[in-house]
Amino acid sequence: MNTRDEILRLGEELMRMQGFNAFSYYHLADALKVRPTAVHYHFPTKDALALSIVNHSRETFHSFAEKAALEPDPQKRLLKFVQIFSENAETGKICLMGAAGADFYTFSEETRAAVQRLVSEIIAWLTVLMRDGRKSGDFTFEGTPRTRALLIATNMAASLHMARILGKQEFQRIADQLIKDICPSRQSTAKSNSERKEK
Amino acid sequence: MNTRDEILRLGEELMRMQGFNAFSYYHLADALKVRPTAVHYHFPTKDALALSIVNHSRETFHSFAEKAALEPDPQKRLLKFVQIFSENAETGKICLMGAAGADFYTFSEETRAAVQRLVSEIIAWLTVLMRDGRKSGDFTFEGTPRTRALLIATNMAASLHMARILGKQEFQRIADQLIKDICPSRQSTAKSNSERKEK
DNA sequence: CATCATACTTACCATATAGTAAGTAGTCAA
DNA sequence: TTGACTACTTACTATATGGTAAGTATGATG
Repeated sequence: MNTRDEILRLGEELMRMQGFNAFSYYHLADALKVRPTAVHYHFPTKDALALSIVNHSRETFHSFAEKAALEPDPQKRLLKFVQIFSENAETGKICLMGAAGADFYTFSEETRAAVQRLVSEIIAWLTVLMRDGRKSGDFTFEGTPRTRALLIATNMAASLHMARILGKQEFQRIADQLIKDICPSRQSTAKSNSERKEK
Repeated sequence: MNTRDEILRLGEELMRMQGFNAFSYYHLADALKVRPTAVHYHFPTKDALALSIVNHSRETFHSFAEKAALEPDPQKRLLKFVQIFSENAETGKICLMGAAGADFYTFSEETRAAVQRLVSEIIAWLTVLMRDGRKSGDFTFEGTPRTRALLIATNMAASLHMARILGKQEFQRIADQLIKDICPSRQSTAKSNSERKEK
């Protein structure tokens, strides 16, 4: 892996672990055993780095969407989406929506626009999933597919904050109930039985 | 208002607008027309300031809970809770759960514990509301009251990110549908008719 | 072999930042 | 009126930070 890719990878990790304004060029350089100016060579300004991180995240999501499109079952497609967040809950990372949303007003207009594009793409993908799932009878919900997509996205994004603050187990509680709410056939998911411990 | 209170007020605002690591003692001091050391006088370290901001937020929530307890109608109590977030969506502020959740790993153990207490208190309050509302027949939902509380809290927290990124109107969409989902009697809320514009 | 681009490096800089030490003006109580 | 306390101030420091300018090693290309 080349330095540029490593900077992007570590930059995204730090952004989602500590926040974009909590790390510096020195932190990146030190961890990657290069001089801070090597980071400037690839990303002249810090905002240019933010923009690249966001756009890299968009590409990652596009790859996910492409792979997920091979899965015809809407319920399984939703589970794949939830699985991404589940992995982040384990590591303590929040998603880029949550991280970039918090740092939003410290970004340039260009970077904000990229964040907007990323989130729009995620909501659009979920909206199609909700529409498909309702049509096929896999999902049952009130309101428009897009509104349901917004509800699921907000549940997922903030559940990572909850996992950090209250403990990892809270993620599965949220994810399980969210899936049950829109999947009438499911009384429980394979992954978890945490709700049986609840009163 | 004295300097200490002003620092707390502005500190919380900056924390929720830009993130805790995006402002400095100088920023606070400059805005309040004092020297940065005056801020150090009241809050020796930046983490001490973070701790005070979080605990001040807890007190604010306790005041809200006290006032809300006078309202016997669970639906109206929920609307009062949602109203707090609605006001923040207007100004572009995110809630302290969202802000402190993003900056969580840059805080001391003591400050993290305070954040945990704040979020626990909010979830506990919502849990009681869900339990009461279900008992009285005002709310209908699947799963435990606490899990439903987590779902509502995550919807509200991240809807403020969505309001920033995609536009203020997204908040009302989320809030309206969330209320409809658990209030079987309501087909629409008094405050909004945004869903009529949806397809 | 020359030369050109890539991916760095050293050297440097202005400013920002968190934090400390010591001094001072005003209030208040014995 | 003296002394203590509060709420600041000035003066200062070490380090961090984002960013620039100029030089260099390496490898590919004509």
